[in-house]
Amino acid sequence: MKSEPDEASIDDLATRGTLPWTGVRNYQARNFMRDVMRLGDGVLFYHSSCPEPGIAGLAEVSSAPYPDPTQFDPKSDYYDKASKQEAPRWSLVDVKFVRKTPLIALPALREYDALADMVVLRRGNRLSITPVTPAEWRFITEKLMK
DNA sequence: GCCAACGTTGGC
DNA sequence: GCCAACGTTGGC
Repeated sequence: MKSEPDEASIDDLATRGTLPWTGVRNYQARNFMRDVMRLGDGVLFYHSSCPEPGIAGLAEVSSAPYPDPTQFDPKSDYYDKASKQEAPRWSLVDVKFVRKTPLIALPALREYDALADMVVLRRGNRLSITPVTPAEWRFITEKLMK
């Protein structure tokens, strides 16, 4: 899951313990949270749009999906006037801090053959939430985060 | 700031 | 339904 550290960094998550993953306004990314993720699923916390993009820590899905409250808040940057209370358009999950890791910077991620097909690394990928295969998860957590 | 690679919008 | 124009993401 990508986050701009200016908005929510791994340190912010460590301080808060849990964060609602607000602000996703892309249907594919929403579908991952709403339809694919399960309570307890592992999360690679990725810092994007910053001086050193890369994986900065581990987290965990800590809620079932529920409507993103910011879509109904006219004062929010994420307000969606077309979304109705009775048919919310945007869902999210809560994400719980697990631990910080040494930063695995984007150029380093690109060097590993085992990660060659990782969705987040694909050319032109802009999705803020992408799936990680079990093999990719094992490779990153076991080999790189000892 | 640039630009590739999308996704969304809206006219038709 | 098509597609051009526009907006966004995100690395560099």
